Amino acid sequence: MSQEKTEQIFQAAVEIFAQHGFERSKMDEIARHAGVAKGTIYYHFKSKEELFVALMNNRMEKIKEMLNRCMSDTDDPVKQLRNLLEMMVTYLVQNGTFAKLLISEAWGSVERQWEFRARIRELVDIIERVIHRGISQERFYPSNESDTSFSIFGAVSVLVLQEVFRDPQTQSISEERISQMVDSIEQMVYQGVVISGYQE
Amino acid sequence: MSQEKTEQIFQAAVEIFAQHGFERSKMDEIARHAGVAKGTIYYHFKSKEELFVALMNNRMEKIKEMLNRCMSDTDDPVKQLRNLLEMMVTYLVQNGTFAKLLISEAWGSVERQWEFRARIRELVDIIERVIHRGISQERFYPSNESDTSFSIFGAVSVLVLQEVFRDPQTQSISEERISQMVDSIEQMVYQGVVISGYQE
Amino acid sequence: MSQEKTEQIFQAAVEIFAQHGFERSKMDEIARHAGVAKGTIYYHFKSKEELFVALMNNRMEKIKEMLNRCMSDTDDPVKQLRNLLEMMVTYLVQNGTFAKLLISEAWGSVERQWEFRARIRELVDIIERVIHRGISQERFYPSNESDTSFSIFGAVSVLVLQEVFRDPQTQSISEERISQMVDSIEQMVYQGVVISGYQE
Amino acid sequence: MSQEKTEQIFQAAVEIFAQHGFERSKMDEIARHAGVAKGTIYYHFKSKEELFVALMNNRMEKIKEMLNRCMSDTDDPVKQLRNLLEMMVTYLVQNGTFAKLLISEAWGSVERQWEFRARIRELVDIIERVIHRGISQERFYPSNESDTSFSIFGAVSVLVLQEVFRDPQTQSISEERISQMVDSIEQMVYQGVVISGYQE
DNA sequence: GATGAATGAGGCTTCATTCAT
DNA sequence: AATGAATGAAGCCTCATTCAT
Repeated sequence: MSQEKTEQIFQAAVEIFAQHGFERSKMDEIARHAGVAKGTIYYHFKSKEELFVALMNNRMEKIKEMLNRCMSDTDDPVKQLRNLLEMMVTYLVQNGTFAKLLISEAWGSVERQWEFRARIRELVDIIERVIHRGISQERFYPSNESDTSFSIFGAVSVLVLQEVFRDPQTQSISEERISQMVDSIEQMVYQGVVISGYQE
Repeated sequence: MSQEKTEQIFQAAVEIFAQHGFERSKMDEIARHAGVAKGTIYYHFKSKEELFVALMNNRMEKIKEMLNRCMSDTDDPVKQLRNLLEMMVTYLVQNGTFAKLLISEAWGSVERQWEFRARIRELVDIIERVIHRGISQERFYPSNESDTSFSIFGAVSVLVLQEVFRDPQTQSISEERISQMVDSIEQMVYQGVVISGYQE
Repeated sequence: MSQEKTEQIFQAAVEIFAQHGFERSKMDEIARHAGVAKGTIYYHFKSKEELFVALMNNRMEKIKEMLNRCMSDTDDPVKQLRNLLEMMVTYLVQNGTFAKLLISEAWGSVERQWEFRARIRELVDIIERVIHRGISQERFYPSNESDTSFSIFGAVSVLVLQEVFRDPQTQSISEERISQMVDSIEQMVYQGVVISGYQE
Repeated sequence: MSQEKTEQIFQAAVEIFAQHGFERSKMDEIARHAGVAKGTIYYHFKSKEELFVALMNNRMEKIKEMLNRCMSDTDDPVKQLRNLLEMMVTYLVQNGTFAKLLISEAWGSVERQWEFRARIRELVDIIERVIHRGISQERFYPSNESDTSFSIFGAVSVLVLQEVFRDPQTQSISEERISQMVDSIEQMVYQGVVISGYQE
């Protein structure tokens, strides 16, 4: 059935694309990895570019659903932000290969970066909505909501990627380490680093 | 004189590499941009790869010097961190082209990523040293120093890159906008986003 | 079918390589000569070098078979040597293009010469075995078998190549001329040039 | 003085050319080997081609003189042939690098081969003249003089080259081994390999 | 006379894409 | 639906040659 082959190809593609980046990834290698003939990829996707875009669309839906779902438990922005941070870290760790792809191509060649920045913007928007409500409800300090959201996104993604790709072999990051990273981020995002009394 | 040509080539190279990424950048275009013949590049650098590496080495020295210098004014970690944040934002804005290159290749193809992650680590180390002293002097909350440093680096770099490449034409970001970004970051890093009383 | 294209390419390759030598032969020209696209060669052979090596292997088998076969008629070393000389001259004349390639590259650039010398050694070995048996059976004068074999090989190959490439157009050497060359070689190899009585 | 530089360049050139063949030899390497700047070669020779031709002319004179000189001792063709064989083997061993160049280029690319074959022809002519007089004086068996001369030349050159380049390091071939090779060749050329009584 | 930085035409190789089966 | 042999445009790199000093 067609659906199967397509998913086979997607799975091979994320790995290869994430490993080498778009340009260095070869259709030959993706085909071999997927266990199909090169022609088969072209039967399902018009071009390398289109395969890539379809792949991103497919994977993006999942992460957005997941992030939105994790906020439905509660209406408290503080808790929602905490959930969000936890979920992002967890997702990025578990799908490091896709995460890396997302980030690297976003700052990659000008030809594809708009598409990716738009996608990243979608994720940041989810954060921003929480921040916005937090400020409205006077639970968060007033601030430039957009800047803050990007900063949080940056902090999370760079920290996690750094960890995920610290060692090429180690794909396994312990639950414990994940908690630790969430804590580090939370501490900074929630209370900052500077001990208040001393400020100024 | 040789030094001149080399710098000409470097300047052309940062732009082209940052615009298209390593793979899509063509030696032809770099040569044209630099106003030299293609062979001239190969007279000075053994390969595209080597040009790239030499370029990164050359540009990294400058930013490291700059960051180290901006901390020599004072011994107060709080002030040093502030200086660092200001300087990083300013530098990244002014050299967005190099900054983007650094970030994008760090998460790019495995072939070059180790080199780049090592370089990013050097920058993060500068932050980490300040954090470390801040904690030792009980000016900063105790925390995982390394994680915090990476988070700060991530927050700054993603925020700035997002701004710099928001619009391909606009290379000019106002002084005012820079201050605003520094403030956003500082606010988050110094006091966090959550109003303390409400926490938990 | 794949076998066909490969043989097409081989045939074009012997000619072009023999005409210009390895270095001056252009893949473009080989492709054009073979009536295939340049990429097709690279689909079947990893590189120019590999095409060359594969070609030599392919052609060497044929000549070795032929030489071995021509000795199976008889056990008389004198007759075997005569057959060998005849066959070598005939083969070299008919496949002058390959013969030339073999000889020229054997003394060509160090990079490939070992491979070729090893191949020539295989041919010389066939001669040497006959010489050896001839001496054992007291039909040939005792001598340094290896030296003698190389000398015979040198005499045959240089004489024939000289004839084949005397005139670039004339690819046709008459049966008669072939006999004559075989006779010249045989006379020298069998009885020497000096009239015995006069010797010293 | 100009003469010095020219000879320096010649010496570097024979080595490099003999090692890699004409095509793979780089002017850069010749210059470095000669201890002069690349431009200097072009000051003395119009092109790589011209350097090559000049080099061959220069070295050919020496060998022809030598061969002609070694026959002036005696009028006996048998002795002259013996001298010739000895001298050729000795020369080829001592100037293996030039010898190899001569042979390899003679069967090399069609572009230069005519020039080289003409040169080889000059050497063979020296042999042929001896053969001719030997036959006239009824000291040698009547035969195709030209074929016999080429065969002798082929036997000598292939045997010696094989020996010289048997091992890349060993440039030193003992006096003894030289005598042995001369003997092997002489035996074959003078009396042949087949014991007369048995012939047919 | 001598130098070596600069040049650019030319060659090898890669790889996305096509298409006949 | 699937295949994989064939294609050729495009890019990296080499290296003989030039020329200003």
